[in-house]
Amino acid sequence: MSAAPAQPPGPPGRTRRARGGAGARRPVYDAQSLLAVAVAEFNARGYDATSMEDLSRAAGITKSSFYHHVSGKEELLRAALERALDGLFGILAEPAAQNGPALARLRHIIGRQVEVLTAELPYVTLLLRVRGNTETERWALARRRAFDATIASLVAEAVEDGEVRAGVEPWLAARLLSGTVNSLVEWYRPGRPGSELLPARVVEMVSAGIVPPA
Amino acid sequence: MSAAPAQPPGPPGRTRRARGGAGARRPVYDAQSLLAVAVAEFNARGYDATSMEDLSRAAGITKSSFYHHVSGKEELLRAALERALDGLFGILAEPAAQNGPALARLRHIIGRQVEVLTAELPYVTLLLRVRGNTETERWALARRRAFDATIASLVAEAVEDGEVRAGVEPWLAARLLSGTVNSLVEWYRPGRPGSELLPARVVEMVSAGIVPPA
DNA sequence: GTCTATAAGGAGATAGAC
DNA sequence: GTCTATCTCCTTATAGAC
Repeated sequence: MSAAPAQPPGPPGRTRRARGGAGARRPVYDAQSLLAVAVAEFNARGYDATSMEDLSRAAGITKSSFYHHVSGKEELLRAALERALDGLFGILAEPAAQNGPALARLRHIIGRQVEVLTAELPYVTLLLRVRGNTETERWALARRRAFDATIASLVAEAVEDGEVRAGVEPWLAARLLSGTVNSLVEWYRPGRPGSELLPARVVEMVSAGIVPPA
Repeated sequence: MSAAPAQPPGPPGRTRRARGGAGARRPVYDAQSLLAVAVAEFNARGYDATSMEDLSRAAGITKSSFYHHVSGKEELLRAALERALDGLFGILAEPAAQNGPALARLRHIIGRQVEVLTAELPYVTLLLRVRGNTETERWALARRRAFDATIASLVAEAVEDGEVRAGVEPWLAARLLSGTVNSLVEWYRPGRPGSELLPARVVEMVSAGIVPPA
């Protein structure tokens, strides 16, 4: 925990809003919209391979105009990672994630994790691809590790309590679990019918098995 | 298949070997060793964030000397991706992957996939992080998709044959399966005791469930 | 085979006119 | 708010001496 402070490096979340109205004009230049544009580009090409020129072109303005709205490339990354991490840590703060038997809490978290992953797909996708090249990225990686560690200790607790069948190695189970859920960002695309059933289906498959025994 | 040719773009695999001897001198400058150095750097920082200067420094020579041995950055990437894909497609060519009930073939492939992943860890790691920015990357992505499609059709076949319990959606199962196995590159590190048991354990967990039902 | 020097272009970021 | 022009640095890659 001490290695993963909740506050990101750099200036804290200055979520300024362009104007009072919520109406969406076509060329949108408030911080939130430009962030969405940038994150989409980052995910398409990779953060390092995406230039500020790419971002400004995607927003429909020149690079200089783009700089009028955002303070820099890494600041965009920081805001995106913060949003993803806020979503994930929000799950752990929910009552159903804090009270009751370990196994029930674990199953709740898994389902909610699928929900957050799909709801915040671009931001979580970016988070899961961060390599640790800058201080911002290392901060995000540390927070991610803290989240995973919480899951892992919950799996271990469920095993200790006898809620999980013998023979399950908590360490391996926790890693495969995180890997399975996180792999959704590789193929999930919003708008397909049946998306609302996905969390339950994922929970079922990691529980009953993806492929049955021989 | 026509979208994923087996031969990569660019000059085909010219696996030249420096000299006859297999002895490993410390500053190693044959193509294989420099490739290993480069792939390690690519994985540590990300392909796009790694410069030729980074690679040459890791090899202990100047950038110009490095260019004397390799033809360019993308050629290194191509060779690495080719190696990873050769390993994966080699599994599909094995007799146990081609004969017998679909479920048995599937379980064999999963176990072997874990073996190849761990044996060729750096190369497969790089493969799984490719974004598609160049022709080489798009070629690798297409080959990856072809591999995944083979797994998916095998899952579907197992469902049709009644070897898998009802209610399993082949499409979702196949994607979670690939995601689970591929997630090994995020945490597996060679040299830990018990690695030889990992394939069987992974097959067991994707079969019996990672976390049991409530 | 290794080096220094350099070409040619793209990167992030800023200045300042309008 | 948006633009053109520009600064500075870093990138891939090559030339050519030793």
